[in-house]
Amino acid sequence: MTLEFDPIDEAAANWRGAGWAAVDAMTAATSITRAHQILSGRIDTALAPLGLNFSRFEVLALLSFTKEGELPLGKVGDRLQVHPASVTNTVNRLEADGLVVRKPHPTDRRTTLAVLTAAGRGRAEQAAVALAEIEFGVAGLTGDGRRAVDAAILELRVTAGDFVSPPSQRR
Amino acid sequence: MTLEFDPIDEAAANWRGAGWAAVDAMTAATSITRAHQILSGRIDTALAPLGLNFSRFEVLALLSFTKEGELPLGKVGDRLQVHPASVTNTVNRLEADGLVVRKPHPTDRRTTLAVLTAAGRGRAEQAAVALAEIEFGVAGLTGDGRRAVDAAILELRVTAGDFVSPPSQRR
DNA sequence: TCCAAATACTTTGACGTCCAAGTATTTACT
DNA sequence: AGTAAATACTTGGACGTCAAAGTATTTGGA
Repeated sequence: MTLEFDPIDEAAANWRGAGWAAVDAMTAATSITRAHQILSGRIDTALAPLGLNFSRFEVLALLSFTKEGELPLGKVGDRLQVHPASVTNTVNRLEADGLVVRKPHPTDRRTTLAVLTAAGRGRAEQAAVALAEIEFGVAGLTGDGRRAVDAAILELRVTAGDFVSPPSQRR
Repeated sequence: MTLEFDPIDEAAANWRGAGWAAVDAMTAATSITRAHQILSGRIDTALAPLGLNFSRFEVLALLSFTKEGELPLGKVGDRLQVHPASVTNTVNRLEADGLVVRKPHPTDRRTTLAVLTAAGRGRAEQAAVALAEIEFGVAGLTGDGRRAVDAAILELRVTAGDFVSPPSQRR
C-alpha cells in the first residue's frame, strides 16, 4: 500500500518526460485532491461513531451558530456551498435521526426551515470535540503550513467567485 | 449565489464565538475541501467534451507513461491511490469507450492488464492539452501559492503514510 | 505434495453529489 | 388585476466512491 516514492513527484517527472505542459499546475491540483482524500477519510472516521459525516455535521454546526437554531434550507446551501439537492438529502437524514426538524417558514410558504433539536445541538458539540481531537484531519500540517494553505486557497476561492468583498485582514 | 463575505472567515468567527476548539485546523480543512470542489468542477468541465472525467484521464495518462502502454489494474490503483473497486469501474468505462483494452497477464492468471489503445493515447494527449489550458483548475494560484500548497500538503501526505522515502528535493 | 494464507480482481450494496425536471409560491411588470 | 419570471425545494436518474463478500489463482510453508 505504502509506496517507496512520492507518487506526485513521480507523476511530475512523467509529465515532464512526455513534454506535457503545466506541470506545476498539475502537481498543485493533485496535491489538493489527495489532501482532500486524506482529510475526508480522517474526518468521516472520527464522526462515524456519532452517526455523522462531515456534511451533516456542517449543517448542525451552522444551525447551532444562529440565534434561534434555525435557517432556511436555501441559506444552508449558500453558506456551505453545496447543491440544493444535497441539502435536501442531508436534512432528510438529519431529520430521520431526530437531530433536526423541518418547519414551514412563517411568511414565505415556498421556504422550509431546518430547526435544530436539543439532540442535534448536543450532537454538534460532541462532534466539535471529536473533530478538535483529530485537528480536523490536518494533524501533520504545522501552523505555518495551515496559514500558507489558507492564504493560497483564498486566491483560488476569490477567482472562483465564492464571494465578492475583499476578505477581512485578520488571522 | 456569490456571497457578500468570505464564508470560511464567517465560520471561523462563529467557531470562536461558540468557544469551539481547533479553529485554525478547521479553517485549513475547510479551505482544502472547498479548493477541491472548485478544482474538480473546473477539471470535469474541461474534460467533459472529451468524454472523460479526471479519474479516467488519470488512468490514461498513467498508462501512456509506461513503455508498453499497459499496467496491471492493481498497480493502477496503487499509483493513483484509489480503491480497487474504483479501478474496475473506471476501466470498465474506458474499455466501453474503446480507450483501453483488458488483457490477461502473461504469467499470472490472477492479474489483468489495462492496455492503452491508439484512440486512448490520442485522447490522453487531447485531454492533457485541455487541462493545461485551464491550468488544471488552479488558475488563480500564483507560482508561490502553488509551491506553498505543494509543500504544506507534502507534510500531510507523509503523515498519512502515502509513501516512505524522503521525497526528492526538486522544485 | 498439500493446504492455509495471501493476492488480484469483480460484484453487490450503501451512500453522496450533481443535474435536470417538476411543483408550489412569490415577485415584478404591464 | 393578471401573468411571466424568479425563487425554493423535492424528485428521479446518472455517476462515483468505498466496504465487504465472492471467485480464481498463486505463494509459502508443513
